[in-house]
Amino acid sequence: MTSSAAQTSPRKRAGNGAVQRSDSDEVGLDALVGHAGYAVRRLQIWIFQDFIRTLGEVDIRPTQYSVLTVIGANPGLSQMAVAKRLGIERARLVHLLDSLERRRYVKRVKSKTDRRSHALHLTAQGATALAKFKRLAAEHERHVEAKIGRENRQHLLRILADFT
Amino acid sequence: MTSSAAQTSPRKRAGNGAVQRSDSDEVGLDALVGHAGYAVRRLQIWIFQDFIRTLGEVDIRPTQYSVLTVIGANPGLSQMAVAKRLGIERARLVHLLDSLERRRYVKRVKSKTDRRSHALHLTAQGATALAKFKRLAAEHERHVEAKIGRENRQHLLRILADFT
DNA sequence: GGACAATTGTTGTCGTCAACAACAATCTTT
DNA sequence: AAAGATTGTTGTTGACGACAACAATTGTCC
Repeated sequence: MTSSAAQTSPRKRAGNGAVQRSDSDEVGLDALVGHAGYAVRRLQIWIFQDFIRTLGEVDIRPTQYSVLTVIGANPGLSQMAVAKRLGIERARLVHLLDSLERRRYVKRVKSKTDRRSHALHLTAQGATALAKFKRLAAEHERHVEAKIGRENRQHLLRILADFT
Repeated sequence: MTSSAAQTSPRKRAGNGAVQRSDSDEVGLDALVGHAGYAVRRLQIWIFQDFIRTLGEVDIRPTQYSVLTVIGANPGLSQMAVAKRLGIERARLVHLLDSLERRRYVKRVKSKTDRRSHALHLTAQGATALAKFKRLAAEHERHVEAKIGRENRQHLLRILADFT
C-alpha cells in the first residue's frame, strides 16, 4: 500500500474540463511531495544557478571548479583518476581540460612512467586564479546558507557526507 | 578568510611530476568537501539513476513522472500552468506531452473558455498506468531510504520542503 | 469599437551534459 | 611473443535548459 491513487480535490470545472484557477491559486503536487528526488532536483538547480551567477565574473562553472580543485589538491593525477574521482566520464574530461588548458590554468605533462597518461598540474596562473575562485565559491556558499538556513546546511552536509 | 589556498599533502613524486598512487589510495577533494552543491549533485545523480532503473520496466523518466502526477492531481490544467508549476519550459513540455499523448496516457482537450490553451487530462489508461508508476516510485523511494537512512531522508524532505 | 500589448502553444536553434562505442597507443599478464 | 586491459581521444546519440520567433487568440486601454 503506497497511498498511491490518492485523489486530490479536482476543483470546479468549466463545462469542457478546463479548471478555473486564479493566478495565485496553487497547483497541487500530490505524490511529488514526499519524493526526495524532486526536492533535491529543485535545490540542485537553485544552487547551480547561484554558483554560475556568483562565479560568472570569472566564467567558471561548477564542473570546471571541481576539476581545478581536485588537480590543485592532488597535482600529478592522471585524467582517469580525476574522472573517476569526480564521477565524470573521461571522454567529457577531455573537453573540460582542453578548455582549461587553453585558458592556461592547467597543463598536461606527459608521464614518463606511463606514456599513455598525462600528469595534470595547475599552472602558476591557475593556482592564483583558483585562490580567487575559492573566495567566490565561499561567497556562493554563504548564499546557500542564507537560503536554507545555517544549521540546515550543516545538517545537509552531514547527511550527504559519504556521497563525497 | 576562506581558508582558500589550503595546501594538501602533495604525495611523493616520480621525477616528472606523476604521482605514485596505489589503486585504492583515495584522492583528496580539498575544498569540494564543504560545498553543498557538490554533495547535492552527487546525491541527485544517484537518485535519478535509481529512479530510471526502478521505473525502467515501464519506461518512465523522472520528468515524465512529474508531469503525469501533476496532471493526475489537477485535471484540466493548461500547459502553461503545468510548465510553471514544475519549472520546465513550455517549449520543452510540448515534446513531453507529444510523447505521453502518443502513448495514450494524456490527452489535450481544447478549452472553450480560452481557445488558445489546452486542458490536460489523463486518459483512463493513463490513470491506471500512473497508479502503477506510483507503486514503483514508492519502491524507488525505499531505495533512497535504504541509502541515506530513514530519518536522514525525513530530515532532508523537511529541509527542502519549501523548495516544493 | 478598435488598435496595441500580452499570453498560449508551437517550432526551431544552440549549448550543456551523460552514456556509449570505437580507436590507436601503450601497459600488463601469461 | 601474444592476448587482454587501460589511457586518452573522437564521435554519436538523446535528454535537457535557454532563447527566439511565430500564429492564433485574449486582454487592455483610449
